[in-house]
This record gives sequence, C-alpha cells and structure tokens, in this order.
Amino acid sequence: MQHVTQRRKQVTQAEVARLAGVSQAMVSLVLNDSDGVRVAPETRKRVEEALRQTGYTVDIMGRRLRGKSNQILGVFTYEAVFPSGTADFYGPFLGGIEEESEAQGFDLLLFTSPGRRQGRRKVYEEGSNRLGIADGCILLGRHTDRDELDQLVDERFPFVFIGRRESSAGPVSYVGGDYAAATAALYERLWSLGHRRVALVGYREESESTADRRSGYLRACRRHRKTPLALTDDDPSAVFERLRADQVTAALVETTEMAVALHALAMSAGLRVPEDLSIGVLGDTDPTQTSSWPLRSTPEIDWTTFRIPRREMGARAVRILVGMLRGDMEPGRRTQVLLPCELVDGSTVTEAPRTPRR
Amino acid sequence: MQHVTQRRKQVTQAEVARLAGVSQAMVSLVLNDSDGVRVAPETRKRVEEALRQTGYTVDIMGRRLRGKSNQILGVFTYEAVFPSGTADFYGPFLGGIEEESEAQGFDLLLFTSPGRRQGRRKVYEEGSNRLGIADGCILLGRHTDRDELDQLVDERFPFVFIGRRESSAGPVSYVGGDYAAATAALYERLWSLGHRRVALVGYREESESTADRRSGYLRACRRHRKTPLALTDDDPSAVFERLRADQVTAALVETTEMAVALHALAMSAGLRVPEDLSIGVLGDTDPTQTSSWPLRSTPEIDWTTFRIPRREMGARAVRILVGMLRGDMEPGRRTQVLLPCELVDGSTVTEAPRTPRR
DNA sequence: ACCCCATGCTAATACGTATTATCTCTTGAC
DNA sequence: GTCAAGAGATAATACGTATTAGCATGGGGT
Repeated sequence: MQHVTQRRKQVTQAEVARLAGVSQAMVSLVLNDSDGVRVAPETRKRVEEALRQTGYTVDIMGRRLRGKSNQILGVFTYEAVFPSGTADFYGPFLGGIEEESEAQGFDLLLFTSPGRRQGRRKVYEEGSNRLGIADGCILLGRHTDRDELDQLVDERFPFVFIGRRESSAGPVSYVGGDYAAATAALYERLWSLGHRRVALVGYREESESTADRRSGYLRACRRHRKTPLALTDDDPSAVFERLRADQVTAALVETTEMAVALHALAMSAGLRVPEDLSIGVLGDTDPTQTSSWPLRSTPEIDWTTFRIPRREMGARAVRILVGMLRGDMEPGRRTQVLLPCELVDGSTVTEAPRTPRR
Repeated sequence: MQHVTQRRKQVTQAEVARLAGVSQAMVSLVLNDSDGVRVAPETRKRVEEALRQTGYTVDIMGRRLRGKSNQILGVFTYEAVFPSGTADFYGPFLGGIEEESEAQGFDLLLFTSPGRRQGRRKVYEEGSNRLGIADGCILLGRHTDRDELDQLVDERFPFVFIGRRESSAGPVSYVGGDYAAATAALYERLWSLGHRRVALVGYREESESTADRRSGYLRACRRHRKTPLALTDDDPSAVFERLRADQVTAALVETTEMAVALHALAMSAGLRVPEDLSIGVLGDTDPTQTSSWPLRSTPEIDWTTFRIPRREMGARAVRILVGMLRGDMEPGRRTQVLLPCELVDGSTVTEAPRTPRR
C-alpha cells in the first residue's frame, strides 16, 4: 500500500505538448481555435490525439487568471439554498437560473464555503473573495450586507441582484418584483369592494422590498385622498387592537406569518375573515424567513395575494448577466428590471361590511 | 461610449506594496504570517495600513494556481435539479450536500451546461470533460449511462455516486439506501400481519435500485419458503388481474405511481385498501420521475413505505469525497455505504383478510 | 579585524493558460 | 540566385500569489 495520494495527475497543456511533440502554445492554439493563426492539419491531428489520450481538461484557474471566461456563473445566497424544512424559498429562483444557464451554456457555481457570521453568509470572508472564480455572479437573499454590496459595486465585478437593491457606491443591476404596483393594485381591488379603511402592516426593518410595498400603498392612499395607516409594530396583538380601534375593514399584510397571526387573533376575537376583516398578503413571501411573529400550526389558508414571478426573475437575471459578460452593454450602464406580479384571488378578501364593526 | 469591456478593477498585492513602499513578497508575507520569516513590526504596520486603505482581497485563483485544489466539489445530475413542478426529488440530496460542503469549506459547481441528449445530460460532451474543473464530483440521477460510468472509473477521477452503482471498469464509491434490507423488513411486517401471498411489483428496466429491492424481496420469500411473485409488467390492469388471480393479499410496489394506479384499480374493482389489499411502497421514490403508469389526480394517500434518508446520503457522499481528496484512503480502495431506511407506518397496510378474496 | 549569524527585506520563480512577437522553413516570383 | 511572402511553429510574456534563494546590514563573539 503506497501511502502517496494517487493524486489525479492533473494533465497540463505542457504534458500534452510533450506527448504530441509540440510546444505548449500549440496545444493552446488547437484548443482555442484562434482565428488568424493557422495550424497544420497533421499537427492538429497529433495534438487532438494526445488530448484524447491524456484526457486533458482545462484548468479554470489558469485560464481565468489569464483573463478568459470559463463559462461559469456564480450564485451567491445569503442563506442556505436548500432548507431542511419543506418550505422552499430559493427553489423557484434557482429553477429559473438553472434553466436559463443551461440554455446559455453556463455552469453554476454555488458559493457555500465562505462561512457565515451569525448565520448569514458573507461574500468577503477574511479578506478573500471567491466570487472571481466565476465570470459573473447572481446574488440572492433577504439579508444583504450594505458594505459588501458597496464593495462589490466598487470592484466592478459583473453581478446581478435578484430583488431591487440600491447602493451608494453606484448603480446596481437587478431584477425585482414590482411590489409597489402590485400593492397598489391590491389596494384598488379592496377599494372597489367598498373598503375605505385599509391599513398596511409591514416589517419594521427597512429594506428595499418593504419600502416598495409601502410606497405602493402610500400612492394608492394619496390617489383616494385617504390618510394612510402604516403599522410596523412587532407585537401582533397591539397591531390588531390598533386595527380595531381605527375601524379598519381590510389589512394589507407584508408576510404570511403576520397574516396568519392576524387571522388567528381575529378569529379568537369573534371576527370572521373575510366577512368582518379582509386580509391581503403582499406577495407569497418566504415561508422560511425568521419572523418575530408567532407562527402557529397553520391551517391551509387560501390567501388573497399576488404572485412573485420567482422563476422568471431567476431566468431574467441570468440573461442580463450573460448580456453584461458579452459586453452588450456600455460598461457604466446597469439594467434594472421590475417584473409585474400577478394578483391571486383567494378567500381572504371580500366586500366591505355594511356596518362598520363596533 | 467605450466599447471595451471595462476590466475589473482588482486590487493586487503589487498595488498594496507600491502604496506601502515595499515589495509584493512582503505583502504576501504579512498576509500569510509565514512562520520562520520575520517582519519588522514597523513594516507590518505600514503594510496593514495599506491593506486597509485599498480594501485588498485575496484573489483565490492566483493562490490556488500555486497549491492546486480549488476547493470546489462538482455536482452532476442527469436531470434538471430544480423542477418546475412542486415535486422535488433532488432537494433533500442537495440540502445534505450543501450543508456538508459548507462545513468542509467547499463550493459547489452545478454542471448544467454539457447539453443533453434526449433530455438526459451527458458528462462527456465533445470529448471534453468539464468535470475536471472541480476537485472531485458527486453524481446523482436515475438515468445513468453505463459507458460514461466506465469511462469515469477509468479516468480515476475522484467521484462518489449517490445510489448504488456497479461498473465493469472497477469499484465505484457510492452512498445508497439499503433497499434490500428495507424491502425485506417491509415483507416481514406484512408476514407478521398474516399475509401469506405477497407480490412484488417493480420496474421492468433493470437498475441497481430495482435489483436491490428484488433481492430483498426474494431473500424474505426464501426465508419463509414462499414462492416469489415478482411482476414487472408495464400494464397496470394486467398486473392487477394477476394479483387477483393469485389471491395476493399484499403488494410491495416500487414506485408511488404504480401504487396509485393499483390503488385506483382496486377501488374501482370494489376492493378496499388496506382491508382487502395491503399496499407497501418501496421507498418514497421520485415523484417527478417519468413513468408509463398513468398518474391520475392523486388524493393524498398516507402510504406505508420506508423513508430514504436523502439528506444524510448527500452529506455522507460529501464526507467520503472530501476524504478521498484529502488522501485519507488508500488509492485503490473505494467506499461503499448503504444507509438504513426507516419504516414508515401509513394507512395502506393492515392485517390480512380472514377469508381470501374470491 | 574577522567571521558568523540573525534580521529584514527583495528578487526570482513556479503555477497553467492565452496571446503576441519572433523565428524557421518552404515556395514562388523575379 | 535573391528576395518576399507566408505558413507553421516556438519563445516569451502576463496574469496574482506563495515561497525560496539571496542580498544587505549590523551586532556580537573570537
């Protein structure tokens, strides 16, 4: 038993060249089929034969170091991609990404190694940036690190975010859902059903998506000359009390968790949903996301909400990124896309009650 | 508008060195804290200051170019990883793979580009093997290509299969589920419930997993001195008729699809499941797999089956692969693991009927 | 005064690849 | 016979990093 690791002899171009009796450069030329440089058919034959014999595979590091692309798109997620639970947030995104990558002829590099800080991943860990292995990168995840984003923009590394992101360091390419428009549309739906007191219940934490939802809500309020009631309190029962006090007949709720909690509170207070209180969920949001709202055993509720086109977003992001890599765009420009979200009619919204609740 | 792609601005050690007034080597020394080489505290200070100012990050490629091993594990799947449907076959496997990779400090490279032939992916495309990009590779998928597998073994590329595989070219490392034992256990369960005519309904196509299930079934039959009845016909109603003709009281069925079809046929023939016919499913198999059996709108049935430890299999495969890469094993040896599958008691198995069905 | 050695740094090199400049033939035209 | 052209190959180089060999300096021991 030889204790030496039978290291897979990484075949280099130099070895292939030796076997074929040519120079390393010749091998590279044959491999890359460079225009303008002619290779004798006989030599090409010999080199190709040697390539087959040795089972040569290109070393991406060497290649990339030289500044060539290696047909790899990085995918960086701020949380684990495959959760242990059944709920699956990233799945549809990745589905779209995978599908489109395959169509475009790129492999996907999932960055998992950089380690985490407090459960969240970091792009830059101990000053090492692994992103560079890929030609470009797609970033996903709710918990974005501002400084990291800035640094990324600064480095001019080609990347596309899924979900709208802003950076003080410059414009960011992204593909997001048009939450503002969808929220406004949901408001309009409620309005047409007779609701005149519509509240917004959102995250306290400020992120782009939360801001978008609120801006859509505020826009709709302004349009109908109604005073907005935007609640962000983390305490469900306090929120619920506030809704009752203000005689709210419909609530636009940012996450399913919050909606579930409100639903439960309403039930136990003797209110029926939707007859007494209509509830609209602002997007089929991440079911796995941590929330301070207590999530009880959920009966399957057929929420009225809007569908976030996750799969399309993933695919679109890939197309944009590949476009950037091809140099289709002027360097400075960035592509920013908001895809429409389709309204989903569920059973948690109906006409406003005739007599306001006491 | 400059049409040249703006080259990525990467801070290099050389630039840091220039700023600090030292050599590139000095920067590297400071960064790596090499033992034996001493750096003057004052110089170290200056370099560290320059590092902070520039926001330097290590270029992983330059580094790995020296050491080889790029801390990347390849994942090759013979079908798309993220299906568009809700059913998710690969999810749990990948979950385990991801988790363990992260723990081991490896990134994952999903191979999607090699193109497909008739919907199935191919490892070797145009003779070039992209797998070599990774340090080692994990292979998954029902539709394995014999020749490809042989070639892989031949190349001595480090890889681990998920699911038992055999190759004529040599031993293969794998992590599988112990279908034989689990099938035998399910048989024993049925036996203890009084069933004396237990049939096997499996794939016609011969694969390792199918073979394992059958071998477990045959072993159990031998133990109880019963003549096996192993059906592989693709026509559900023919199979069902055969079961009736042979007065079978319990069927071990390889896939959920087949089970669903049998269930439906039994119902429409006036038989109750499980009172008249017990059905055990041999593993919670891939719900997305194509089957010739017609899959009707399925009521959610609480099958009696065994749980395939997918997540554990993924994680284990990674550990084995990383071990191979580290050289823990003697080169020639291969690791072959079968993980136990836990029995799941559902509502499709009960005591054998007193009077055999007519 | 001389040598030795430790200290603190730099120059040089290797890693694998792609590309450019350069070199060597062969051949055809004059 | 000479020259130009051009085909066909090679040498050289750059990419960013880690490491080793080596260079300068100075202090202490003999």
